[in-house]
Amino acid sequence: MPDQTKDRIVDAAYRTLVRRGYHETAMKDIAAEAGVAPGLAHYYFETKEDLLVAAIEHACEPLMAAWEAAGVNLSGPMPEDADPMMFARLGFELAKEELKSYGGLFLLTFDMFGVGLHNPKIASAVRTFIEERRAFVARITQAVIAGMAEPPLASADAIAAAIWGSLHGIYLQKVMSPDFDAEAAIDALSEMTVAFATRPKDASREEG
Amino acid sequence: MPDQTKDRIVDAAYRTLVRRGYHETAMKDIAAEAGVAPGLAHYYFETKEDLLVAAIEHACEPLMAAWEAAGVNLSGPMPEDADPMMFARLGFELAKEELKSYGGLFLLTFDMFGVGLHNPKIASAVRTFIEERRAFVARITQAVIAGMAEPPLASADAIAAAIWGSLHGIYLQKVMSPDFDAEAAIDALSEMTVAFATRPKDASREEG
DNA sequence: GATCTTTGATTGAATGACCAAACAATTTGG
DNA sequence: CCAAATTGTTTGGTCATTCAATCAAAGATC
Repeated sequence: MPDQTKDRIVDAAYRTLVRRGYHETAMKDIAAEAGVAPGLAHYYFETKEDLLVAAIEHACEPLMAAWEAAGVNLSGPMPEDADPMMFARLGFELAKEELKSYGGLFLLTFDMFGVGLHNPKIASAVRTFIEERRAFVARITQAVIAGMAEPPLASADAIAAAIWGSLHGIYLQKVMSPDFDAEAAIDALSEMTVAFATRPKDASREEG
Repeated sequence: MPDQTKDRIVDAAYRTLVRRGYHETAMKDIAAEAGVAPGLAHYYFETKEDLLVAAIEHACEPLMAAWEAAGVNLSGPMPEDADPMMFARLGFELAKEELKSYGGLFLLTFDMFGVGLHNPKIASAVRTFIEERRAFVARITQAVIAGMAEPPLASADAIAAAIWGSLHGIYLQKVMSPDFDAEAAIDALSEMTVAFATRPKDASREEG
């Protein structure tokens, strides 16, 4: 029962935080949603910050599982034999799916980003969150670059930062304006990056 | 004196909100920073939300002026005769400058985004903020597309959403991690978009 | 097997602090 | 003299966290 209770609190925290936002939800709201006394939330989680981080980490699990199910190893290296461009295209497709299925998680994540701007504990969680995902994009980017006829001037890390940033920015626009066509924006990003990665060798243009 | 006082409050609000964040600064903090009684802030601004919006709008003015000074008309159409690619490159350069000179403004803007996730009045301000900037990028994009040998499948709006999103995402990474190399990321974005815009006509690749 | 003991889980009320907004009173300037 | 500007307090409510007290169940002791 104790483990179940902790999970019930985390689930309740996720639902309540998504619905009302971090600063607008009280600990007792979460406890009430979990059907539990206010003090018990603090028995399992020292602070509200810890509960926010736990709720996001818990909610990320099915999303991570979806990537693994699609054959993508999130933390390991790229498979040597596979076509890296295929991973890039797959990544953009999965990004579109995520937005449809995990809108609440994105909302909560952006809330966490906002809190992290002036809260050291959350800021550290945000940095880890960003770095993990950017590193993942960078691994794909690195593999793609290795196969390019005309390698880019920019480093894989810089390109990955721009690509992850674009996805984040597109997600934000979607969260703020549900009518925004995020799929079209991701398709545009995909078109640009794929065209860049497959451009023929032709040094007749300057850059830099 | 009355107008001066209002400005003093807005300036104080900007400084205090940047330093401590929206939820962590009290009206009386802003009033104290402005050297004014707590009630006076509410005399000029009905709510804290209004003060946040006013502080950001006020802080954006010099930034807008910098764009105008660089010869860019923010709300009007592109000049017919000029090279649109030049505007695109200039835009990326100015974006890099902004990040160096207006870091506090970006921080406050992101704070506003966070608040806007669950606050209708701020949400409306955020949508306006995003749409204005995305529309500006879209105008440049539209002009660039008109000169492309191989026009893109994606619409100018979708491409603009991806590009503005990328800039936003890069700014976020910089705000959260001051060691992050935002200039390299913007250069990477610039390299990708410029290469895409200047690619030769060659329909030997599929895209979908 | 019956009673005592310990431990962790859980409760709900109390604490101590904070704050946005409202307001009545005072001052200033024209 | 009046209206706008300004003050500083009050109001009415919020909330994270603490804490003393209960409870249930598992051991321990006899």
